[in-house]
Amino acid sequence: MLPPVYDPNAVEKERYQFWLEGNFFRATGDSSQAPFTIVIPPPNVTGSLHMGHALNNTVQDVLIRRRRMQGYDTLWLPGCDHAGIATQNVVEKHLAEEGIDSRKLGREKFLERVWAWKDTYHERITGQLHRLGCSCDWSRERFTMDEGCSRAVRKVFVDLYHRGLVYRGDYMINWCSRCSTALSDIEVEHENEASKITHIKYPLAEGGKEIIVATTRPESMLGDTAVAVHPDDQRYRELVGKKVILPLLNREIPIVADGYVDPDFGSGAVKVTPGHDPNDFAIGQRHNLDVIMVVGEDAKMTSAAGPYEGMDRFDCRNQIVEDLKALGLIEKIEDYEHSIGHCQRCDTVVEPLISRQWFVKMKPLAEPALEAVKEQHTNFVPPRFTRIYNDWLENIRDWCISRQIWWGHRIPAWYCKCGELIVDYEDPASCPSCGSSDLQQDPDVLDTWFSSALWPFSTLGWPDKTLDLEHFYPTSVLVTGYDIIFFWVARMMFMGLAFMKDVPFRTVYITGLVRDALGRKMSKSLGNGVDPLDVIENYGADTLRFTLITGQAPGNDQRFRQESVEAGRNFANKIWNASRFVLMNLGEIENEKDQPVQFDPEQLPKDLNRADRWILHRFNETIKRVNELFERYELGEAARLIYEYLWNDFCDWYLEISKYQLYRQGESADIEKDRNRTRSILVYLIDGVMRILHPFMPFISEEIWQQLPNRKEEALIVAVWPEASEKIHFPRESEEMDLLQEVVRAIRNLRSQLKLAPDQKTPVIVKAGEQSAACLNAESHQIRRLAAVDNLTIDAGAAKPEQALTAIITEDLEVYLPLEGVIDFEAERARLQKELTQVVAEIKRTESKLKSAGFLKKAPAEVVAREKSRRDDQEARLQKLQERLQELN
RNA sequence: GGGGACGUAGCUCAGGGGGAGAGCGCUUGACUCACAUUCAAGAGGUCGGAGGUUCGAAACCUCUCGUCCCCA
Repeated sequence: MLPPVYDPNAVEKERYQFWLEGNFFRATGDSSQAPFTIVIPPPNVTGSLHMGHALNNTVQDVLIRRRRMQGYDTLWLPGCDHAGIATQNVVEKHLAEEGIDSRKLGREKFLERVWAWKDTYHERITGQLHRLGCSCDWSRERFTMDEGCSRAVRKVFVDLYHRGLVYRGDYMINWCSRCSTALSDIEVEHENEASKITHIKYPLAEGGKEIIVATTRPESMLGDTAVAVHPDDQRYRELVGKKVILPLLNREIPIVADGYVDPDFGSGAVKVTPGHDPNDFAIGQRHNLDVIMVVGEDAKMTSAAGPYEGMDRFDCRNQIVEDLKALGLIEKIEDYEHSIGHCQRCDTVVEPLISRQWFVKMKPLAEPALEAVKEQHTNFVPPRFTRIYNDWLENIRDWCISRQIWWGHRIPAWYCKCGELIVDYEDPASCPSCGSSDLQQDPDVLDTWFSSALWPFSTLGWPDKTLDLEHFYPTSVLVTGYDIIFFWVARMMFMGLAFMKDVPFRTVYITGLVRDALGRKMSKSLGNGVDPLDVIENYGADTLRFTLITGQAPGNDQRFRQESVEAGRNFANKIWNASRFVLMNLGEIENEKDQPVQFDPEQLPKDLNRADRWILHRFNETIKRVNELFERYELGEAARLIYEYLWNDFCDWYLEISKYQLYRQGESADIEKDRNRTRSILVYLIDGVMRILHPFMPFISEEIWQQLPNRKEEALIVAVWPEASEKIHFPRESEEMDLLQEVVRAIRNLRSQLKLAPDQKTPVIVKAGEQSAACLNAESHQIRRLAAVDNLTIDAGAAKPEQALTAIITEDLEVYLPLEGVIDFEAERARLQKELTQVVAEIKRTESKLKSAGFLKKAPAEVVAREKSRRDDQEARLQKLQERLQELN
């Protein structure tokens, strides 16, 4: 027998093992079966999974598990990302703690350490995905730096090079001096910071006047090669073409006119530092200005900085201001807030500088990617993210892909002393130009995202023409956060289109961030992160999954709160106990023939009672809605719906109702038949709800399902997914049950007014119209049970007793609870008075609608009819309420 | 500067042109033979503000205020 409290720890690990051993996660690759594919957003091997991963992977597993049950050949392809800079950084830090300097260790030895790190964390991540219940096809697991992915990277790089879309050159890039590598534009995070803006006087070479320029980076003046003004600016018109003397270095630099300058900002003149500012670089190119680098890759001033050589860039800034002050060349210094770029991985202030790097030419690649989304070959859920994607691709700049680190895919380019550059699919033995075998491979590696961009096809075997690639590409859905639409989604799109001639996925499902209870981002520095594994240990993976899914609406952030987890835990326990009840009431099952008769909607038993039909109808409606919600990716709504059905309909009503049939004493054939039918239906309903619950809470559902009788399938994970059926569509019984529920609630309400204990049964008189009375009489045994009534009279002509509490449900439905001498008249009056106020408000609302000619004319007939009947009902109630109040006075 | 999201019950959030919803919290009662991780009953909201569209707006549009995010 099942224990009364669900213990996930006793279930989950074994169940996962059961699925693994059953090979249920493996895609067949059978081309006759419709495929459903998801490639995992590969977690970084930097560390362990956080709550965002838990959400992301739960969503994927929910989608995958449903499709698997629907009979698709489902492939959820798992794997990890080598995460170049991030991993290199953590390993370096880790080594530093051991007192080891990575640079001194040397490339080969260092990489050995990183691989060891990778193995450790890869294993940890895999273990976490197991704990979460992810049904990934582990036989197809990949890593961005495995042999196949590396081959794909190389092929793409070389192909793009031959197509002229990969090139090498000296351009302005973002440099992180801490990581000592170039970064792409999106690896720079801009933050607004309080700073100073310094207004400096640049004297004219011809003497006399001076031009004021403003800067937030005074040290950069050492690299100035011009002052720019707007061509239409009257103030400076005559100065254009003249020269100023750059203070401190006393270099003559020209005044140029350029449309980029905003004449309304500051003095209308700007200093131009082509070596350290992208906009200035552009101005420099237009005017053929010299480029002088004054800040080096080590963030120290270069020899071009003259006397300041060797100083740290920020120290130099202060020194320059001091020196200019001494010369009387500071006009003023003001407080100023502006955006400063930081390295995404280490938060160091990024230095824009000119450097020789590898780039991907973006425009020809971006255009098909834009087109594909425009043509809806790929759709975003929710659609608003389409615009974010479009905006980025429309304004895209070339992608700097070389990184000056060791951990990653080495750039397949070799340099010969003769000047030859060799880019090839195979490592060259000698120079094709001069024959020398003294070739140096480019020491740099590729941006991590270069390999991630190939993930949807490199993992399926590309560049080989594999069956998997044929069968599973394009993938069905990509599930990812909005924070990596640029980094990843867009790049997979253009790479997929460039190399597979088709989009990498049909749908992009965007999840929001999981924040802490206060709405803050979870972060290591704040220490406010919640470890998913802790939650799993304490509450179980099903509860974590349910909490994350129900807290979630596509694209929206959610807060992770303890209370929500407890609600999920309680739900799991409810599921457990509902099932426990059913299993406990099946009687002794010693062999097959003791099992309840299999309930089959296609062959309905003739003796289904009202409650049976009602719950089957409710179940059917739930299936229908859940399926609709799945199609719209409204997973949170779908999960909530199942919760409501199971708790409110099944447990609170049907299960209570079923006790009558199950526990009724007697040996008659009818009683026995009734009991058996109820058992069949209970089993059918538990079986069905476990099916629709399974994607969300796979462990508990499988565990319970395995204990059910009448199982046809091998395991719930591969059992057939339910579809709504016309055969169990019973709207009439559904309405009749509403009536019963209203009566029961009304009686309970009256009872609670008297604070009666459940075992204190009371007599009740129900006055009902003919039809309602017939229905209620047929269910009087249930009403008595559910509302603790001992003497129930239901009659169209029933008279209200002298002293009784009254509930008025509709015109022809009233409930009396007769109790001589115990009525608290004051309380009863207050209750009725309150009800009366509500009724009056409702009448007023409907009345005002029904008085409007426009409403009567233009509103749909059924809406008008509904309002009318409401008004009539409420007016009848009003009258009754007034009568009751009259009696009390 | 451009774009976007959010603002609904004390809290956290769903919902969405035609009678305001859930969970938690709160009040009252109950250890009732599945479950006290429970059951029953109840209190609580002019759906941020102002205009507009409509017969009808909490929902759609515009503006506005507040919070947050992305991009430059």
